[in-house]
Amino acid sequence: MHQKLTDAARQVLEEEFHSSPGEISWRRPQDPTHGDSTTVVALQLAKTLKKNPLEIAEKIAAKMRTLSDVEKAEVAGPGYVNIWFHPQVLLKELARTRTAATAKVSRKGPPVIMEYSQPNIAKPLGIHHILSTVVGQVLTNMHRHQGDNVLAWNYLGDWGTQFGKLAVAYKKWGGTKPASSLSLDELLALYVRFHEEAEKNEALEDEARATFRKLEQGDQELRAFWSAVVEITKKSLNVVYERLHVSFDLDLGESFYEDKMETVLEEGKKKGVFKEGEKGSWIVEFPEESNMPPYLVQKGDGATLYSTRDLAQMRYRIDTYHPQAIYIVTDIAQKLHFEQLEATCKQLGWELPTFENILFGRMRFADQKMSTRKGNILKLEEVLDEAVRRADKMIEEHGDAIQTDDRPALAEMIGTGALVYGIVSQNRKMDIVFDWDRMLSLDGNSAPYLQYTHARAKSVLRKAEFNEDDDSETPSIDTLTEKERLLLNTLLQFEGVVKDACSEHMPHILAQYLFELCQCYNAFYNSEPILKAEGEKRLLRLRLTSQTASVLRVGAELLTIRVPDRM
RNA sequence: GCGCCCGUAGCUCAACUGGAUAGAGCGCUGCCCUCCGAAGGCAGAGGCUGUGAGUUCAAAUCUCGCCGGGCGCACCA
Repeated sequence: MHQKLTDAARQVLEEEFHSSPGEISWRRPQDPTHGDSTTVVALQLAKTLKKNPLEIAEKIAAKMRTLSDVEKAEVAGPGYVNIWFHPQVLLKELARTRTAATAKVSRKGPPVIMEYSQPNIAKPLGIHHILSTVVGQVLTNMHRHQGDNVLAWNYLGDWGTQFGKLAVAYKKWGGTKPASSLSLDELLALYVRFHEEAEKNEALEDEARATFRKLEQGDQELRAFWSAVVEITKKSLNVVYERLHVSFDLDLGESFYEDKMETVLEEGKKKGVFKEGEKGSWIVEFPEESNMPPYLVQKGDGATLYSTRDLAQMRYRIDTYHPQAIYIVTDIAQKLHFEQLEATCKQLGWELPTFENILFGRMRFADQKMSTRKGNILKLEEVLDEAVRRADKMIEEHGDAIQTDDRPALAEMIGTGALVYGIVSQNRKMDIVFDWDRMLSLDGNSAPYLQYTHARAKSVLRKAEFNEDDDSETPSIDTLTEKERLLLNTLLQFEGVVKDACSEHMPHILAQYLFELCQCYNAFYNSEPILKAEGEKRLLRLRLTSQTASVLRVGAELLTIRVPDRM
């Protein structure tokens, strides 16, 4: 649609001004009365051409008026060129949105590895895990929607001294219950008790370290305990993941790299990239101008640490999957670590695929920080339950107006949706202070608004007995009302919005868009009769309604949110 | 001390990457269901975009300096 405009504009600029600009970009004006599309190219070129921007703009606009697609072209303000398309052109373009919202793309090419969630074994998911988990899943969904072959990877924290602590606590205070029958809550209680006791008895820490060493050396009894705990945790994690519509292709955790670190350490030392630091440790140093402190890759006692594992993991991922990209979704506190990791890989001479640490802000409570060790963890599952409770209460308040025949399912959909929407609708880099009412908002710019609008559109379509799969005939319309035009233009943006949200790894771009779409639709709905319209007008309005519904459904699903047909 | 992120309406957040009068939601005021779902819509009040300079035809956006908040800076991950 815009290619013709660009070509024509380019032609004018060459003929009249002997100029060939690199790129001519069209954008949607924020004020709908400024047309369907606008460009600032005249303003940008005015200086180099030493011409009045209005003169350039007028020449371009004059050319635009000669194009058959263009209904109207105006020059406005200091030199904007505003374009109105013929309704038929806009309507034909709607096919693209339809494709973007319905097409099943085939996924091919080297994989994109998306690492997210990263829970610790033996601990329930806390509310703070929702950030990495949901953002990662949304990015996975969006990349898949764009045709990428994504490998969704849950990197489990399933190894380390913390495990020795748990084993010690189980032995001392675990009672007679077999490990495999313990609940996650019981495991957490043991972990918390360990830290309480350790404050009085420092020897416990040593015992924990020694116990972990025994596990590493292959102690059978400990190994069995470890396996049992891993299983308990995974089972319990999956319950929450399912509620969030989150799933992974792989969950290879830290333990998986135990036997893969030695070769990396050897390589680094041999290449002189790893240098001896204090107390027999091994470090990587970076050039002064990089402003990065040294990176510890092996402890003084010879033990490895997370940096060692991440190096081994990088090597493994590259060798095994030959990915085109590796994305790791973590909170901002880990930024330096991943910068050092990347720089170290480069020093080692490794060829890296596209690598990005996708950062999000920190979540905290108004009064205190979250600490699993002290047990003051707010479990994600508890928050989900509370969200569902609130949703159910709201359903209750609507009384007879409720149309669903499965109230618990609806409450689940609305409650989880509300929590998730709160996360994905804001810029991921922002810190979040946890607040029940804010996190679980059910009114205004929130999940139920999307869900309601979808249900409302579906209701209209049902009453019209409209066949949504039939798009054979384009309504022959030559005028659009203001509301129709605005809704149509908004629908046309879907494809580009998903692309932007995906390439910038910003879910809130999509969430914001869906919210705006709902506003447009509801405004349209309130001022234009649909079922009572006649002939081509009715077809047009039903088509717009149908497209709105499918964009909302697909868009919400990309955000891991489900929308009902009735509510 | 050094480095990174953030600062926009009373509150929570947007602003298409430098473009037109900075927009939404919540809260506040007032309207709209004998028309398709009022979980909705319409209208109103509310801003020196933390602050001072600079670059530009054009700055919330880019540069530099301050102020406030968060985070990181070798044996946790």
